Amino acid sequence: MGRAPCCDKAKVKKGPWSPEEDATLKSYIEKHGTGGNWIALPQKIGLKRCGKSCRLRWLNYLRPNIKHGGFTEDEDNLICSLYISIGSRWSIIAAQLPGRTDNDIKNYWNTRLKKKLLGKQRREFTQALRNSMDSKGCETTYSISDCFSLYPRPPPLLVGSSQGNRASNPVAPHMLEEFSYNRDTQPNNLEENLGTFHCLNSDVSCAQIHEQLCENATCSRSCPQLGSDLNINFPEFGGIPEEIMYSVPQLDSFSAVDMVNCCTISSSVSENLGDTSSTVYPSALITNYGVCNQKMAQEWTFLDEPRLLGFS
DNA sequence: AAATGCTCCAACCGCTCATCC
DNA sequence: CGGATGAGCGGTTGGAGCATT
Repeated sequence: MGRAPCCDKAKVKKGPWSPEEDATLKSYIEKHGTGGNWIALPQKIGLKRCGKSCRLRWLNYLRPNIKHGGFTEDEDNLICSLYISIGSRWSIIAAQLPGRTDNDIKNYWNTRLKKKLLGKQRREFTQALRNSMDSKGCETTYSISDCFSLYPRPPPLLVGSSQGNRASNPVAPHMLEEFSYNRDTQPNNLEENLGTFHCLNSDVSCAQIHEQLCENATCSRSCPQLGSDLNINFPEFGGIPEEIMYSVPQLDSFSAVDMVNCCTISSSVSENLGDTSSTVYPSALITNYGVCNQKMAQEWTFLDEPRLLGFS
């Protein structure tokens, strides 16, 4: 049994507010305040509205000094940097932007800012890859190091636990939720979306990685035998989905490329990455994070001693 | 001009947290 | 201490208006 509803749904009005309703609510609150009780307020002033609805209307629209639309470049930058550092905690982000409501910022991010930034980074990435294709005379096949060379920044390497001290479930629940959300919103299946990436490192069982993918995702292709290479094909690079994120329990960490920040992000077992919707990258790179660490160790300066993670 | 698709945003819903009794 | 209640938060939805076919 759930909790009792805050109001009688059959008796309250829903939908857009009329100017009369706005005026009634506004004039009452300006004169008397909310009285600390939103639930009782609509009845007190004769509005056929739910208390929660009144509260939302006041906070997001009627309250003084509210700004709507017309976000400045500075505001854009601030929202982006806060989003990257703390995720979708809109109320905290809104607190840093006077006159903006959490709802406004949330809407603005979801409808414009995210697309704007993702589109920009995606274009740059695709162009860089095309340039690389041209120079190599290769049309569809790329190695992990090919792709990583396009993003020559070292990952922050926030690797936490060692092999001997692994948590039983190294994947934080929010990562799985994020993953399933992303998967479900993809119009096509994995195979259609992924590029051609060959697992170059024969020391690693790519089949194991693939098994994890199949376990956590809808995957149309049959799993390769243990010990064989993972080889996912797709015809053109423009097919990279906007948001792909995989968390692979065999790894001690999660890693992806943040297209907004233009860097690799990673997380240890206990760390909360927050929202990762800015991450875009073919899964082979993500799931082979450990491999990449090993391959690139001589070329990058790591913040910590690189370790090959999680494969056994 | 009509049909269809897309974008945007106000508002709703359900959940968690804080407070009160 | 624990249940009831309200406030606050973030995710999601519905629909108006605009763009495209």
